[in-house]
Amino acid sequence: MNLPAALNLVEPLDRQTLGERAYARLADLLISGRLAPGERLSLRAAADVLGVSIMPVREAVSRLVADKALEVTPNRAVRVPLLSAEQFRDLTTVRIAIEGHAAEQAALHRDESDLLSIARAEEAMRAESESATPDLPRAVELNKTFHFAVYDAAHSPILVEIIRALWLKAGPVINLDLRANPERLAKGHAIKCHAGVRKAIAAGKGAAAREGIAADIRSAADFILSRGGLAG
Amino acid sequence: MNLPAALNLVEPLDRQTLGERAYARLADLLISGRLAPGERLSLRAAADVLGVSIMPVREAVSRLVADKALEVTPNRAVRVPLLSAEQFRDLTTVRIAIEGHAAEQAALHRDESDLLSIARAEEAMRAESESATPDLPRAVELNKTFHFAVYDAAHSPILVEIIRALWLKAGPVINLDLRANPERLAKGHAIKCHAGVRKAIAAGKGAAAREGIAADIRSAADFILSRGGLAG
DNA sequence: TGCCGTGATCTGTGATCACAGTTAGAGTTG
DNA sequence: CAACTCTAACTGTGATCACAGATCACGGCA
Repeated sequence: MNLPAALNLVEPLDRQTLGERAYARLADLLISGRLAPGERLSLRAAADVLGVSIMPVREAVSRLVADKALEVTPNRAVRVPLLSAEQFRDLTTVRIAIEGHAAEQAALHRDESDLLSIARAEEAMRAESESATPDLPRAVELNKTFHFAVYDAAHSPILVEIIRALWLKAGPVINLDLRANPERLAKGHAIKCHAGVRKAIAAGKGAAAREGIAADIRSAADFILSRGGLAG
Repeated sequence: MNLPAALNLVEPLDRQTLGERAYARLADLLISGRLAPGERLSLRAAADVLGVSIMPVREAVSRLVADKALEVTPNRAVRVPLLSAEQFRDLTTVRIAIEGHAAEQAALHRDESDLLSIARAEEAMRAESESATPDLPRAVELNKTFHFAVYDAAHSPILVEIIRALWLKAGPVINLDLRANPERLAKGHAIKCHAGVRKAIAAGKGAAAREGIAADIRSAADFILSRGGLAG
């Protein structure tokens, strides 16, 4: 194998399949709440929008169905699941346990670069939400960035993957609601939680980090539940 | 809607798609370790064996790939992932945290029928593993039954689903190894752990239940790691 | 003898077609 | 005017075909 030296620099170009790209697009729609619970999704319509045949969409949807981020009803219709209050409570409980655990691990295993990205993410989100004209979709995105900066600091790819799947389920409920009630952002509860989490992780205080994340999740969930818009 | 009364009894027959059945079959192969890490799986070959076209297999495989229970290599080959020692340690750590948590919740929320199925599952596995001629595949199955009897008692469908996904990843490593080393079963460490877990759950001692499950998982994982057969 | 090009055969991916079941709406009937 | 019926369009599922890329064995060249 004596190659021209220049070839040692080329990285293998990422051959992302259309199915993967379709998955990424749909997952983003769900996680950011642009697909509402109960909303139906036609394979062919989605394929038209994405400019591909239905095959890549089928693959993407079957993945999301496996994650229970979408469901196909007995009548053969794909839609975003409608969570009952009980299911939403279960989801919230599990999120508090697992994301709280991840935050605790982050406090124990973070390195300097983790602290940096967490601090940057927190700062970016605070700036956006304290802005005179907050951009809601951007705030949602920044919130996600902050949370995953924390979870990434646990250095457990499997844990992060599990949490991503949880967000896929919670996204439609949480973020759809946030869009309908932007005033909640201004109250700044999330901002305070985030600041607390950042400090706890920087100080290596696992229990405090866990509590901070738990409070953040719980407060958003309580707000949703209090509005009572969930399916029976 | 005036139906003959008899029709009120018929349950909607489960219109299980071929894709779902293919998924169930493949998932079972993985969880019980009959598919070895690194082993390749051809869509067309699998379709032939299952007696269907490749379409249902494609759906099943794309789900399993989404769960990271299978992977498709850059060379377009589907195979069971080869875990590095580090990845396996990560998986084990996460399993201890999450399955331990589930056991703790089970101790707090179990009802009488949960205790019954846990006791039955424990008894069945002990009988099998203390038998003069233990049936290994059956022991693997009974071990799974016991663990999920415990996790079901937490009454959190989402948690159970997450754990099922973890077993999909761990199954090939753990159970393949168990098949190669049946003498480990005879040592009865798992049996002792299970008895402890059952008692802890019956007594409502969450911490003890967590520790019991953790010990069970850790001991199996340590054994695997000590044999050093994992990929670099 | 050792190496490299070459082609047959395999891989997963994507498109297209066929089908049964559902849904929505127009048309008809009471 | 309401309720029912029927049809036309649409649903996901499955099969089949087409294709680019990878693998591997065979054969020719050095």
